[in-house]
Amino acid sequence: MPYPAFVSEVPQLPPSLLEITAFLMSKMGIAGRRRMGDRLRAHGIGLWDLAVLAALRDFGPASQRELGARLGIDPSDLVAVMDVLVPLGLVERDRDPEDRRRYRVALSPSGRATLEAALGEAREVRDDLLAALDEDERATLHTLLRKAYAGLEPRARV
Amino acid sequence: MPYPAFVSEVPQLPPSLLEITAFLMSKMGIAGRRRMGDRLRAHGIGLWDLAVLAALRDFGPASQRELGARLGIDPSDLVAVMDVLVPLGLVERDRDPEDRRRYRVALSPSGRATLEAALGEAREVRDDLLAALDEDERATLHTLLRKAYAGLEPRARV
DNA sequence: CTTATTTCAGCTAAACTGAAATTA
DNA sequence: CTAATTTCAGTTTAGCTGAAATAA
Repeated sequence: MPYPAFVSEVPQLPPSLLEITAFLMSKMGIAGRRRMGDRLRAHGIGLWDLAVLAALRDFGPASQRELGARLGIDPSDLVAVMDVLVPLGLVERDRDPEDRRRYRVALSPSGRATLEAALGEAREVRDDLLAALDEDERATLHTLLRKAYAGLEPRARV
Repeated sequence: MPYPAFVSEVPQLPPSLLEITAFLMSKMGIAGRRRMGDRLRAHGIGLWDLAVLAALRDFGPASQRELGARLGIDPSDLVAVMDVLVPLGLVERDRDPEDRRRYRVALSPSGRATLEAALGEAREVRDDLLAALDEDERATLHTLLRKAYAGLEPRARV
């Protein structure tokens, strides 16, 4: 056998890469997105849809342009999001009577229920992703991530 | 003005989402990938290319299939990686004399130098991403991420 | 006439799928 | 013959660009 045999199925990552904090965050972030995406699919929605539902609950009704600006979604991509949320009845969409160029998008009762369910899924995903950490460690990790995120150069692409 | 005016250019994310650890990791991970990708472009390589260089240094020469298995890259995508690294002279690639189906890929001296430079970029990206954290907090964050990553279900897609 | 909002058509990059060519 | 390695061709998805249609 010319080269070391593979003893495991898991990627045995190079130590050099495991020293890179950004690499670990990226790997964990991708793992989280995949798990959340898999779970949300059962509710018929995607990650952006969840973000829109959350924004509508936290900030109230908004135009598509406002939603895009708040969430960092390109306005053209919000069309696809609405094509999911409107037929499912998770949001109500009317023309803004004061400016008929805009839609006024609002959370519906079933949208609120779906949001609650999705946030519950998010807690389960966290418990899965952070299974190796105890409660204090999870809280510390979350606090540090929030602090770091809040400190990102505000004008920079995230 | 029908809806609250936008006071900032930055996405003001919904608090509901900021409570989701996986969401924060994903956002930070994407920010890190973007910054690393931008910097590596100046060296003529991409993120996967860096991972391959690191694997070759940490584990020694390997076949493309082995590299793919270690790093979680599909073997067919390793073709494109080699199309970058070989012409740049960052790796040397010969047929394995013991099994001529395989290549034997090895780090070249200039590949090692490029790897060192890229790891230096990674440290600068970390300092940028974690600007809001002090040294102790950065170390804690890194330790927690490593522990969580190491605890991920070994057979799961990450 | 200019500007804002929504929408559409298309483009690029990343990750994956399936299969062919070569060698064992 | 079957199986492993590399390679190629094509699909999908996310995110982005540019411009048209409607309204202000």
